[in-house]
Amino acid sequence: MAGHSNVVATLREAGYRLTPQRVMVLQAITEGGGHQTAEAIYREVIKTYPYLDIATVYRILQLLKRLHLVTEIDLGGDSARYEVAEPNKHHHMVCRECSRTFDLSPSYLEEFRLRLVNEFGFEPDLEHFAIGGQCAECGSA
Amino acid sequence: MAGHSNVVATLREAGYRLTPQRVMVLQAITEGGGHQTAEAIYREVIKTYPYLDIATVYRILQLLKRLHLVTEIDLGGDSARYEVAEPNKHHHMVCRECSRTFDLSPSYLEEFRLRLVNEFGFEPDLEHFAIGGQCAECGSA
DNA sequence: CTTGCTTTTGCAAGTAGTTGCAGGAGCAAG
DNA sequence: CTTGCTCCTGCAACTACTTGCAAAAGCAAG
Repeated sequence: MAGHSNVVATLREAGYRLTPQRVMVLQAITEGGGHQTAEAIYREVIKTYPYLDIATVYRILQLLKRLHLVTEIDLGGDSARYEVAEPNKHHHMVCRECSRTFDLSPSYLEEFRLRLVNEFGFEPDLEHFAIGGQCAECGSA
Repeated sequence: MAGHSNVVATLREAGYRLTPQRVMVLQAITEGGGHQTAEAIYREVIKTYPYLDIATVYRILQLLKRLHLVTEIDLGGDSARYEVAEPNKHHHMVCRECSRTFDLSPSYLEEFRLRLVNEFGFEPDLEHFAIGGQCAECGSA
């Protein structure tokens, strides 16, 4: 949990407060590990603080996303998932058949990103990049 | 509008019926041009057929999407948009600041796709690919 | 044309997520 | 310690979209 002081600093510098709700949501994400839904985070926190509202969870997640402290994996389909942002983060390939997710190193996208920047001046938002498709196993079946 | 017989054939071959509702939704998408929201399509159709339900519009759009007759541009943010699928279709870059969309030729993604297929056996779903980011104009400002 | 099967629709209720608003709480200045 | 400002939260209403269900409509025999 060495990252906590970092989180506090990032929040304070941006002029935000470290409220109990924010601490608890952050704790739920870190301790829960992996990719979690907003609902799961909510259910975890209300075990110790039942007055929390799900809207607050979404607002906190938006805030943490904006500060690059958590990343959102969307995929349109079902509910979005959240995880703590790692400095050397990975992206996701999500199988449309079996719903399994596979990690994708940022280097695979770097090439693509550079072309967009150089040829169009368009800086793609790759913080929370996830792509759907069909994995090897489901494709060969 | 030479594409209509094509649509009929595709539907019939897959065992679907060409109902009045489907004709009207399809007509609204083609005639409306550009990228349209489900709401806009719905509002257009109920001018001539007021009994149509918005749920039916969404179901028809899902169907047409599955048959690759229309493509969906999602971007998570606001409501999704739909357009008729072109055989030699383009993708989209959407600016997070000004919301303008820019076309992106499929060739830019082909390289990326090949790497995923070759190295992971993962076939990405690039039918309706759209990526957010910041456009040249908003970036330089 | 009737019986039977499947598709499709309209309605209504449900889900994920957002937003407007009023009240509570922290901080800063007097 | 009070006044004032801003931030943040809880509540409730709302948006975009989906889903369950029963009835309507199409098609295919008999």
